[in-house]
Amino acid sequence: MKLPLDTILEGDCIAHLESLPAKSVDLVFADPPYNLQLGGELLRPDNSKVDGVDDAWDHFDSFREYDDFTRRWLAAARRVLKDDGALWVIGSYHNIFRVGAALQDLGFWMLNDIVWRKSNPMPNFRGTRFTNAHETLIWCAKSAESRYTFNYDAMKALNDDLQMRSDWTIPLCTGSERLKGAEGAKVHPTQKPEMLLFRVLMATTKPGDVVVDPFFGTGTTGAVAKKLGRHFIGMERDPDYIAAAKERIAKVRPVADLSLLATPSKRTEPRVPFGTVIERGLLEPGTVLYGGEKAKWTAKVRADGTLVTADHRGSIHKVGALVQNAPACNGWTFWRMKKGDEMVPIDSLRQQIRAELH
Amino acid sequence: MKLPLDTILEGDCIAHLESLPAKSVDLVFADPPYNLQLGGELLRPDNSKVDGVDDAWDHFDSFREYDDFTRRWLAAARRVLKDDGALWVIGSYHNIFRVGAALQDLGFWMLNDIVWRKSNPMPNFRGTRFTNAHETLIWCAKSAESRYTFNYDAMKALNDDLQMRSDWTIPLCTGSERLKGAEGAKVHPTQKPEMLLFRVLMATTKPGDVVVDPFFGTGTTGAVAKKLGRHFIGMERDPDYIAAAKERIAKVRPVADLSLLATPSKRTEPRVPFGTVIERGLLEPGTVLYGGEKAKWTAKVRADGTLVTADHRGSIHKVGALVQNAPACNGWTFWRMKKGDEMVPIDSLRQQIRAELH
DNA sequence: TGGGTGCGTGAATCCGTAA
DNA sequence: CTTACGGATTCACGCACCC
Repeated sequence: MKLPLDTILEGDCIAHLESLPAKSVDLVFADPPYNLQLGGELLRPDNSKVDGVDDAWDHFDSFREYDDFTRRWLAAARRVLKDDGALWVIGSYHNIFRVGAALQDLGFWMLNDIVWRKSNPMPNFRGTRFTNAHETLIWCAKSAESRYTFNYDAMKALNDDLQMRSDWTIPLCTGSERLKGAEGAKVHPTQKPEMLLFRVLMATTKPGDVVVDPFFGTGTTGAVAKKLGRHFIGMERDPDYIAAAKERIAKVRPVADLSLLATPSKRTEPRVPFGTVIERGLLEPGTVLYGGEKAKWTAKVRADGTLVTADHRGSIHKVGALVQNAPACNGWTFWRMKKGDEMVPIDSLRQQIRAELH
Repeated sequence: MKLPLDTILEGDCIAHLESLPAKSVDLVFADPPYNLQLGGELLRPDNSKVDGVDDAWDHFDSFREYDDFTRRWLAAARRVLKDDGALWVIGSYHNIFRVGAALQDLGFWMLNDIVWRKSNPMPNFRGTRFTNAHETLIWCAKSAESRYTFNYDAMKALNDDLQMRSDWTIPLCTGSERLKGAEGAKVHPTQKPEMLLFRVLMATTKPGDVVVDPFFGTGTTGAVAKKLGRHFIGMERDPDYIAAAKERIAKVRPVADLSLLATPSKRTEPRVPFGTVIERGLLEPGTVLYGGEKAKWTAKVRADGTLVTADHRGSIHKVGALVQNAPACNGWTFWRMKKGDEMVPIDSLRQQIRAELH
C-alpha cells in the first residue's frame, strides 16, 4: 500500500493510524488534547475576559477515560512507526505525566524531555500560583533498541556551536503567523509556533522522511515539514481546521538553503534579580547595607530580597531612591556591604552570579 | 502525640510516615530515588550510571514495582498532611511521569510543574541526545479544595517585582556548599542546591510550619528549613547520610529577626469596612466622591457607609462596578475625594485607619 | 517615514470568608 | 451545603494609530 503522503485524512486518528501499514513512518509528532479541566470564566485585572480553551475535544470525564484514549492512540502510532522511528508528544502538567507513563508502559524509550520555555506566557492573573510559563515535550524512540535519528551537528550549529539543551526558549505563536478567521478570531485555540516544529524536525528527521501528525489542527507540522523537505500525513477531525491547514500549506515554499533557519541566540546578559543573591546565600537575611557618601544611609536585607529601613521597604532600587528622595536609583551600585575593612558595592555579587550562569 | 520536630528518623520512610499522626504537617518535600534496577532494589543514580539496557529487562514488571513503591510512600505522605497542606516532588524524565500520574490518581491537585533549569549541566559527551539540562518539580495540594500556602508577594519581590515563573534557573550544588568526605569524594551523589529549597520553602510555607522530607539524604531541606525558621522532620535509611546531615544542620544559623522572613501582603492585612471611615469621622455623610478618568462619575456618601448616585445605591465596590457596567470593582482605588486642589483615592483613608490599628 | 503610545491577547485546572 | 460580596490581581509582544 502506498502512503497518503502530504495529505490530511479527515476523521478520528486511531482509525486512520490503524489503516496505515505497520512500520512505515519515520516520526510521529502529536499535540493531543490536554484535558485542561478549566473552571468558570477568568477575568484579567482590567476585567476583560480570558479566552480559555473550552472546546469539546478537550473535555474528558475522568483520568481513566483520558488514559484509555491516550493508550489507544499511542499504541496505534507505535504500530505504524519503523523500528528505528521516534515519537514526540507535547503537553502541560494537566496531561503530560499520564502520557509519559503510558509511553513507558507501551515500550517507548524516552530520550529527552524538552521544556518549551515561553518567552511571553500569559501571566497568572489572580496571583495564586507561579506563572505557567512552559510546556513539556517528550521525545522517545520506538524502543530501547531503536537507532533513532539525531542531527547533533545541526542542533549545535543552531545554538551558536554549543550543544542544544533540553530547554528551548521560544515565543508563542502570535502576530501574522497566527491564523485568523472572520473578524480576526483565532482559527485554532492552541496553534503551535513554527519555530518549535522547525527544531523538532531539524533535530530528529532527515529530508524525505515521513512524519505523521495525528492531531493535525491547522497544520503547523505540515507547513514546517513541507518547508524542510519532509513528507507529512495529517489526521484531523474538524473540517474547518483542515480547510485552514490546506490553504496554509499550499502557500509554503520549501527552503533551498537550510542554514537560513539558524536562530542565533541573542547573547543578552542574563537578568539577575537581587533576590537571587539571597537565595544563593551570598548575603544573609539581616545583613546591613550602606548607601551614600560615608555610609549615610543603612538598610537591612530581608529574606525575600527587599530592603527595609525605618521608613521604607522595597527593592534595592526603590529604597535607594526613597532614602535619597531621588526619582530613581541603581541599587546595585548605590548599596555597599562590609567586606573586612572595605566597603564593596553589592554589584560585585551580581557579577559573581553572572559568571556562574555561564 | 508530639511531632519529632527538627530531628532525623533513621529507617524506611513509609514506616516512619505511618507512625506520625494524620493531618499534622504542612508540607512534604520529596526527592525520591528514581533509578530502576534489576533485582528490585531501588538505587539512587550515580556518575557511573549506565545508559545501555539489559536485554532481559522487562519494562512492565520493573515499572510496576516502582509504581507500587511510589504509590505507597505518596499515600503515606498524604495521610500526614494537613488538609490544606501541599507536597513537592523532584525528579527527571526517568521517573517523574510515573510519580505525576500517581499523584493525580491519589487525589493530589497539581498547582504547577516547575522546571529547574540548570545553569551548568553536565554535557552530553556522546552527542546522542539533547543536553539534559533540567529537572522537574511538581507542586501539588493535598486536594483540589485545599487552601494551600503561596507567598505570592515574596516570590514577586524575589524576582525584581515580576511574577515568578515556572522555570527557575539555578546552578548545580558545587563548590563549598557540596558536602565532601574523605579524599574529597562527594558524600551524596545528588545533593540538591540550597537555593532550590530556599525558593520552595519561601514560596509555600510560613515561618513555624512543619516540613517533612522522606528522602532526607544529607539534609538540604533541613538546613534551609532551619535557616528560614521552619521545622523539619527528616527520614533517611543511610546512617552515613544522617551523620553528615546532622553535622551540617548544626552549623546553620537561623535568621534571627522573624520580621525579615515574611513579606506583608495585601490579602493578609486586616479588612477595613468603608463604614468605619464614616464612623471615625474621616468622611462626612454627604461628601461627594469622584470615579473614573476625569471624574466621569460622582456619588454621595451616606451615613451607613454606602454610596448613592442617581441610579444606584450600595457599597463602594458595587456602585463602582455598576456605574462602569463592569463585573467587579475595587471601590477603594476607584473612588477619589477632593483634598485641596488634588484628587486623592479614598484608599488613603483606609491606610490611615490601618496605621492606627498598630 | 519615524518614533511614541495605547490596546489586545496568549493551552488557565486563577478567591476567601462570612452568613 | 450554597450564596453573597468585599476587593485583589498582569507580562511580553505585535500591531494600529497618531503626530
